[in-house]
Amino acid sequence: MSLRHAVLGLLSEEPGSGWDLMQKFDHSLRHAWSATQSQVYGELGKLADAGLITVAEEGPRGRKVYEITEDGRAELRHWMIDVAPRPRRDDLILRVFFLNAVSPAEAREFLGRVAEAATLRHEELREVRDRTDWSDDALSVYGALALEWGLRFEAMHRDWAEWARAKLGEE
Amino acid sequence: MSLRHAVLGLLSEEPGSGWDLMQKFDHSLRHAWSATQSQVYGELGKLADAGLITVAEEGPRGRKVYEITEDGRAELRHWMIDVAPRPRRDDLILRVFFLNAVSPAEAREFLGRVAEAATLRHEELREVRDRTDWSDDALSVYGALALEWGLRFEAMHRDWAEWARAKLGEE
DNA sequence: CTTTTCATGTAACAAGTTACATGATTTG
DNA sequence: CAAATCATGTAACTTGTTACATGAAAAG
Repeated sequence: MSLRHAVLGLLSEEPGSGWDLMQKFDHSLRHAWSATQSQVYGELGKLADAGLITVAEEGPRGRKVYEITEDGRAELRHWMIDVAPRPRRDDLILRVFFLNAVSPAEAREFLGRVAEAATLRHEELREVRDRTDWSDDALSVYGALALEWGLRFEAMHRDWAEWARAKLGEE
Repeated sequence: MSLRHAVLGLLSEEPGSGWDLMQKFDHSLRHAWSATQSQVYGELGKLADAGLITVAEEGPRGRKVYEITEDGRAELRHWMIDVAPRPRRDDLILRVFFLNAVSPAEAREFLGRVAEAATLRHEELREVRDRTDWSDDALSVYGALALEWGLRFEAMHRDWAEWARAKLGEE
């Protein structure tokens, strides 16, 4: 149940509306967790029913600003510390396993596209890093750790794909 | 719809029963895609209805050995080449984003456990590599690429977690 | 006054999890 | 003959996706 905790996590940093949260899912959280609008609004309703968040303020256009409660913070902490991470799923690496289903030339092309995509995402993240004001509040400290993870991940991805393509080329 | 393609991919290598596939999901495919028993049997039924696989042989205990059809191979190829990979979800990196929800000491402990887990998985994969007969059939070639990806991923993960813990320690 | 942005919600469906239920065959 | 392994399936539930539906407020 990670969507629930992603929402709690975002609201633990600052209160916000469903729309505000969607911006964050589409931007800062994009590489870690995706969510659809209908999922977010649905979860906000359930979270409010469960008392983990409350409506702190109502604004124009029916805007409802949600705020995390003490119970919500407790639940977030519990998830952070006690809950085992779920098994990762990666359909890209699944495709690599089954690369013998396509021709060697197509396999090399596939790996080329993987390398390209990783390079692109890497540059994207580097730009984010360069554009961001890394003052030393808590959010920036941990945000920087997450960003660095992304940078290393994409670099590793790119290097692996290039290595793999070269390896296939040898034969 | 990646489970469907994971099943097709496995059957493209060799025919097998639901039970055989479950072994593969639990062992060789474990780091790329997980599936439950009920999901696999359900998908086998749907795939057979759609004509992408057929029952090639029935054995003892109601065992049904499925085989991929030409339509199935076409569908697998299509997915390999034309379908965009889905956005990755990683609840571990999600936790990193929200690390300010726990104390600095707990955050360091969390990163320590991440490093430990990555080290363990890395050793596990190294053992797999050392135990395996890497003769040069297609399966081994691509299996080796996937394994190398896992090795690099876990190493990166471990190094990042150690770096991050050290970084927090400074302050 | 028109377009863009902000803002929420529902319905129908597909994918994934957990728990239950059953039983044949092989191995020790 | 008891235990482990092989083997399939269903039911209830949760999570995630896609598409639709609506409209207020701000910006140009």
